[in-house]
Amino acid sequence: MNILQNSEIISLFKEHNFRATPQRIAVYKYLYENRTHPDVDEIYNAVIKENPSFSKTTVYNSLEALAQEGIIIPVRIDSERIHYDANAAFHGHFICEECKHIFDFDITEFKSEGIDNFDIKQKDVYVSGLCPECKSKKSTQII
Amino acid sequence: MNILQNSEIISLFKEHNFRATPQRIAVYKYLYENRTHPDVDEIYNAVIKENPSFSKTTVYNSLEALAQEGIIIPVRIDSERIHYDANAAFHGHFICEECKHIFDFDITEFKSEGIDNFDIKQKDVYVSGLCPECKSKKSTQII
DNA sequence: TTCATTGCAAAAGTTTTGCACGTGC
DNA sequence: GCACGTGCAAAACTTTTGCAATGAA
Repeated sequence: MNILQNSEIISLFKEHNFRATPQRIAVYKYLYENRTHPDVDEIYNAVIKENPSFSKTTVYNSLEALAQEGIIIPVRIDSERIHYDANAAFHGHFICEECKHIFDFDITEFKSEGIDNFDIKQKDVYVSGLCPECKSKKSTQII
Repeated sequence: MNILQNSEIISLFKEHNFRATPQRIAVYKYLYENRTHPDVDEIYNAVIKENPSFSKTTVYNSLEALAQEGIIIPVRIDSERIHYDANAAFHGHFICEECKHIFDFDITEFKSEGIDNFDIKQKDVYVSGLCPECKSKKSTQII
């Protein structure tokens, strides 16, 4: 993943009338550069290394504010915790129930019936099962 | 929604090799007859009326076991709590961010790219926004 | 300067755990 | 009869809240 300049982040935040604090910049930068769909704890542990006074409350605040603005999206595929994705474009998420890795995938066709009169703001597609690696591990496993 | 006989539930559980305790029957029955996607608390408050010794732990256990068997599905559209649906067939869920009601809808076309080698066990489509009623309320609202 | 944001600590919830007791099969 | 499920209470977590201090614009 590309490295992002702080100035680019500040510009992005400005477009959204979003106050550019060092904490928010650090949170967004981490998410942008780490496309592994980290959760609050992982983000907190990463950003605290550069700024030890960073509070977890601020991570919660920053993530919520960024999500509110549509700059990032929350991924609620895992019941245990919320993951975050800096790629806000519409795409699907797959979680492997074995290794817990989250994979992105494209949705090429999608049609629904019954919510035509609804005002749609967000669509999320979550798929779960086994990733190819865990699938083959399981099939060769002797129980 | 139709009324379900206990004997039918017991048969269904037997098919899944699922021990038929009165608590599990009550939980499933409530879900089957109340298609409003209730959460743990709502289910607990409902079933406790008929059996005051019913513990919330058991509601958690029953729901998890039923979901594990694929008899019901957890709906994780609301970040605050998990809702449950007795309709385990593939369909979408819409949540209104205003009134918090969850609506079912059909998905008529769905194609994805990038997870062809994955073993898919569950697909969930969550959409959020405004339902028609709240949409019209909002548009006529004077701020 | 001003007001939104931060950081801390405490509070509020929800979900999980451990274990003795009860019960479906 | 035995393994699995239940119920209670306590523990473990995660997330939220209140508020004084800070700092971005």
